[in-house]
Amino acid sequence: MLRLSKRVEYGLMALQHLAKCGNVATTREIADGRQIPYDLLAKVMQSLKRDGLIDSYQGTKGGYALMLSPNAISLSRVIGALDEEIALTDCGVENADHSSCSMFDSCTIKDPLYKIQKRMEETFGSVTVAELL
Amino acid sequence: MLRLSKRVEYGLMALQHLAKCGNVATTREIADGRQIPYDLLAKVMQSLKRDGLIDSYQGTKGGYALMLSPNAISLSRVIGALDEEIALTDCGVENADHSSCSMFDSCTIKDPLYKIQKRMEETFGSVTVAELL
DNA sequence: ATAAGTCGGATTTATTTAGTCCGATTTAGT
DNA sequence: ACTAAATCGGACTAAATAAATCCGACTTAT
Repeated sequence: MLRLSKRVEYGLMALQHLAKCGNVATTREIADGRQIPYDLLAKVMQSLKRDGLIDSYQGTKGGYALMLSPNAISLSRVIGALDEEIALTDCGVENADHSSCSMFDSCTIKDPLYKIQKRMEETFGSVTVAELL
Repeated sequence: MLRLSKRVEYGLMALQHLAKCGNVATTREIADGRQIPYDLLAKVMQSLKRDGLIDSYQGTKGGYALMLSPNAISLSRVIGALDEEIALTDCGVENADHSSCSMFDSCTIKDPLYKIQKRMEETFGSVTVAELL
């Protein structure tokens, strides 16, 4: 419960690797020695690229490099780039269609839980990949 | 991601109900009108009982009642009573056997994540069912 | 006796997450 | 031109987790 997904774990490791090595690194390079499944990491890298956290270079000698300074990449941003969200409940998801919960209007626990969620968001927003170095 | 389980949601609703009504309430009574599956809630109640958060009375006219004051029941305690834990990663679980992660010693993201987890624990420890009323 | 409860194990179903597979495209080096 | 090493991206499968259900036993007020 309350676990980070493997995608986020792998994404953080990859960003950390890129921050450390300073320039271009390949998916293979990052996956090796870390026991990260190559195909899965490849997907994660594409997501990070799509969100503009990293830049990609195709072809031989290609790979990925950071586009932002490590201290400009918050954990929240990484989670968002990987299409995940910080939400304690289904109804706590931003832009959630509340019709999915028939009890939405009468629910008496969602507000306090939402407050906790907001606190969590602050925490995840204040930690950057610079802290991972 | 980072969701509370239904068990915890239901547990909080039940505790809130007991806190509000003041005395004994049955599982059926709590489940009704809230669209909580009876059998599932029954299990949750048993767990809360086992942990000493609530007291049970068997037989006709039986049911459950709070054993502690609402402000003495933290969200952390509820989560613990339901055999779940606040942990961002597998290795962040208290008393986890770190052999389950072959990368434990070389992992370079677990420490910062553990710090965030500790902050979350504080948050969940500071909110009580009194806040749900 | 009976009905309304709690108790608790076993099992099934559904959902989510993790991981795999495959073919296409890009590009540096030979 | 060819090849090898990359990124790209869709589809699929497998594994793990969470949610829900089922059933029989025990307890007790009426």
